[in-house]
Amino acid sequence: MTTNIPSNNEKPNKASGQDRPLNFLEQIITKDLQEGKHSQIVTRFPPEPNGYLHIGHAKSICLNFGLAERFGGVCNLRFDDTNPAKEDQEYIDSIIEDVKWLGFQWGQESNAEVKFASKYFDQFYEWALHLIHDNKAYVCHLSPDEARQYRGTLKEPGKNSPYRDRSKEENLAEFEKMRAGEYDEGACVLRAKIDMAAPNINLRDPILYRIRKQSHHQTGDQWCIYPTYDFAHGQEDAIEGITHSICTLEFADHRPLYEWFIENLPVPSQPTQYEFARLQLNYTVTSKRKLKQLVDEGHVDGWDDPRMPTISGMRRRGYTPRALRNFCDIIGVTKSDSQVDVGMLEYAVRDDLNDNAPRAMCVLQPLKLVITNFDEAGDGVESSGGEPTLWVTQPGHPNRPELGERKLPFTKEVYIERGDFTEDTSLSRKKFKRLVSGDYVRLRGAHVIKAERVEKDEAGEITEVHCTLVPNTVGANPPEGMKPRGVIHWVSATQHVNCQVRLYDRLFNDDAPDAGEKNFLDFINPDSLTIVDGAKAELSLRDAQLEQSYQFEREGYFTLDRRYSTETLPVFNRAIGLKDTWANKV
RNA sequence: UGGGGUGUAGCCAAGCGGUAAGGCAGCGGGUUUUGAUCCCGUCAUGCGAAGGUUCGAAUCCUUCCACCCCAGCCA
Repeated sequence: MTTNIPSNNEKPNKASGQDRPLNFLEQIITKDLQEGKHSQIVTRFPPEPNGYLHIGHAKSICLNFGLAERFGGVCNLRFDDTNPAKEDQEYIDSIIEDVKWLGFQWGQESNAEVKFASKYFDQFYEWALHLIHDNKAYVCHLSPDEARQYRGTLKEPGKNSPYRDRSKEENLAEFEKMRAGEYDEGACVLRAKIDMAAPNINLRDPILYRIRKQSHHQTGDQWCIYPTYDFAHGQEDAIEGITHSICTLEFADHRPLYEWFIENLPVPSQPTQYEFARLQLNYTVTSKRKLKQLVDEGHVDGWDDPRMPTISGMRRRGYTPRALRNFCDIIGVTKSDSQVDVGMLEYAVRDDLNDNAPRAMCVLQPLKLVITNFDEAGDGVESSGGEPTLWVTQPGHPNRPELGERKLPFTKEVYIERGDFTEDTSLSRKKFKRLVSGDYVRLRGAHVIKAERVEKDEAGEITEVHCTLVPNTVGANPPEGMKPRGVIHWVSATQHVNCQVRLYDRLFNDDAPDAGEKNFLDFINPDSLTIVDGAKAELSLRDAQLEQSYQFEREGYFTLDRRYSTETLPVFNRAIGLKDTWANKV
């Protein structure tokens, strides 16, 4: 009678990506493999540990790990931790957790270690010396302000730094002083000597090392100079034997620099950089700064608030790794800026949950229904527990018999959804397929019933609906003339689980909350969270497990909240409602 | 004429000189003890625009237009 299913009892991933056309990166890799450029591909997912991962990172993770999986290669998880000022161990832990949860494995073996850019700091330092020896790098004492002026503008060339032509010996000595901590932050930097007139600003003597007198989460106080992204990234890739270094579009301008280092340094391999368009979702904000603001200012409950587009938030909400991976697969990978409709994400979640979530019944807004002729319920009625109960059977899943069955206690008094009853007899059968005074409806899995009369309180609100059941209609159609309007869900008024239900809606009610001059906070949806107390769930939900989703029939997909659930009061988060085509027509 | 990138349906996205795949959304219908799922059908004489090459162009050439990214000692 339990509805729990083992985690390996899932329908196979629909969108495994095997029968769709190859994206441009897959085409490149296929060619590289065919031509023998590489015998095995190596990719990497290189987050900076300065925030929580979100849906956009999921796309990158699925891309990099997915490519390795598909082509029999390897993908590293590498922290690009070159800026101690912004990073923290907390983020490293959460990132590792998120990647694991998505179901990916880094490295060659199952126990492979996570990589860190900071592990290569000694090597980077050696390579910096190498460039100085080759007269391709120099220590520059221009202030940040002066450096900006020397750099020129987008349309005008820059001019050479006065420190550009120092001798090799002087540069070596100055760089040593930088490393030894003899200069303050900002006093000087090590720069590559490339071309101050280059139309690509990244080539105008870019900075290789800057001074940061901060202790680093991995290397402690070992260094006070840290390599920049540009000087570190390609070399990290080369050290790890990365074959295809995949990053987002805004780094395309850095590629010539990436290649310059690879060509001018004795690196152990020759990685190539490719760029793809980062994910943009409408009705969603994915800038780390803005997500942090939502958390810090208390607009949400934390990084894992179920309304957040963070991986941990979506996880808590009840989205599954399969849904996220399928989503990443169906949106594709290209170089064109695009804004994906969140509807696609919601589709991926529904699609997965429909296949895999066991069914259950839960009444959110209870209305008591008294079955006056319950004694005619049939032969199976038991009274062992003191109360006459008919145990009816329902499948765990309508299309997947292997998911077993549930037994539900059907009793004289049950709860139905307040919205599933009306006294308005003028509503046609087509317009209202629920319970109407004097008409018939089926209680899912149980009898067809007829609403006979209602009881109301002083305020005129309906407190009870009295009805009669049609005998012998469990698993059978009623006699002629008693055709039910529809099927509604119910829960025994005496044998159920009290719970709280949290309904979520989009966090923003504007499709581009942070576009242009807009302030995204102005578009926070005031109805993004609705807390429903006093919901009544079927008995089997007493055993609900974390990370297990259930379909509350006719309502949507729900999962236990890891934060607010207690021993006595489970809290269910609605991941997403059922598709409701009817709502569009009324 | 700074440099780089991108334009195929409401939203994604195939297409790689041979006559516009697929998915999401929508619309119409069928099945259904979930207004769900599932199934069937429908949805670009048109590929940012204009010229040109060709028997044939979304694909090649020319010009133009629009949008995105770059002037952190962030990544």
